[in-house]
Amino acid sequence: MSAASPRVSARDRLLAAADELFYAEGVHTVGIDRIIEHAGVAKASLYNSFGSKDELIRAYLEGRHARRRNRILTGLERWSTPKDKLLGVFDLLAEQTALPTYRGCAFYNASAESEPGSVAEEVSATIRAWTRDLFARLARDAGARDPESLAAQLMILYDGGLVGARMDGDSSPALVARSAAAALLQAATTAP
Amino acid sequence: MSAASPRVSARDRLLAAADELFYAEGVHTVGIDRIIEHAGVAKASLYNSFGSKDELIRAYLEGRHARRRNRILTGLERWSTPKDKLLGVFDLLAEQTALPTYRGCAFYNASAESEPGSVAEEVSATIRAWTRDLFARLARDAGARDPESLAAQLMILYDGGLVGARMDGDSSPALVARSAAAALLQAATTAP
DNA sequence: ACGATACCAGACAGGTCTGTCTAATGTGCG
DNA sequence: CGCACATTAGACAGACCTGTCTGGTATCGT
Repeated sequence: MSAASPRVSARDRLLAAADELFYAEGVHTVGIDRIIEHAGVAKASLYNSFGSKDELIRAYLEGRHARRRNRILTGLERWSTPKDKLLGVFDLLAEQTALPTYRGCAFYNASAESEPGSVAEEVSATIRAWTRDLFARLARDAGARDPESLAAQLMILYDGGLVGARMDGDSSPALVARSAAAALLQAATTAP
Repeated sequence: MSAASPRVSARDRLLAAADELFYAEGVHTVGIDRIIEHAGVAKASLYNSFGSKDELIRAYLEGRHARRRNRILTGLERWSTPKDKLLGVFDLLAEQTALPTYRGCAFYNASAESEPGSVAEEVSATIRAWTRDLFARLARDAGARDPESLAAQLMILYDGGLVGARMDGDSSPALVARSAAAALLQAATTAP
């Protein structure tokens, strides 16, 4: 086994630095030089590992994607009933947006900075489809009359919470979104 | 009267070009040269009129702010009852997001591209405060039990509609937001 | 007609960006 | 040992960026 050469590979250090800087300051604003300096790595290592800045951005976004997915899936184990799980997504959102490092949705931010057809929009479409499916499944389990329709509404609330927390510099939008989700779930499960 | 010299002033042509290019491609991505070329104007005219790119960005965002405000205020005259006016905001949102040129919220996009404390965040805070007040007023007129609380929820829906339409490349999120707003309004006006 | 003012065209400086390339320096493995 | 390979530091090219400056042109009010 080769375990502890430079303690952690240049690739991983680059990814960690990119994650921190890209998220905090934007994928366009942060240059290659800032990243390799922050990672303590040579420029050639970056191009050996990723090939281009664009591919580093893709790796950064895919890492964010995997972590959000994982955070939600494991976080939801806290709750047992379908209704609590559904609202739990918004509790987890509130936890995220309350972090002092929170700067909005990494995928939307990167999309706003990039041209149409960029890797940012590509990865964004993936995570949005996953989130939509998650909400649809939770809505169905919670007994919604029209799960797809409720999922679409929850998607709006989730996006609104993500964005509002960034723009207002405050995590309360996530809790407002939770209260709205509770009201909509109530309306979608009682008799019309 | 001085009416038709170069038909329209260099300043106005610059503003029109900036509005189009900044919105379509981002304030950071689009350079000065692109703008003056698109406006058919000399570089010196830009710096005479605005002083810096940052001030041009401010003028661009303030123009967007004024137009959105105006579009909503005049658009709401279409409806007469408070409830219809409140939901009308989302109808107008659906009209906007259905435009082929729609590329998301100009203020959020510009904020995502800029550093903290930039003019983008400054102007964004202004329009968000105005929107929140608008919703609070409409919620009060519509007889909501707690207008401020409903306004906060509507704000989430509005943000979610703006963002969702951009990310999905489709205007249906605005209509979903409208349906959610109707449900929340219903819940906020009937007896608890 | 004439001066002021607005405007145009474009060179230029000084900086930053991505990406390539040259060498030298470890570091593991047969 | 000796070979292969990952890594490092940094110069360099070529493009693009903002902002300044010069000089020439047109259009206005008077």
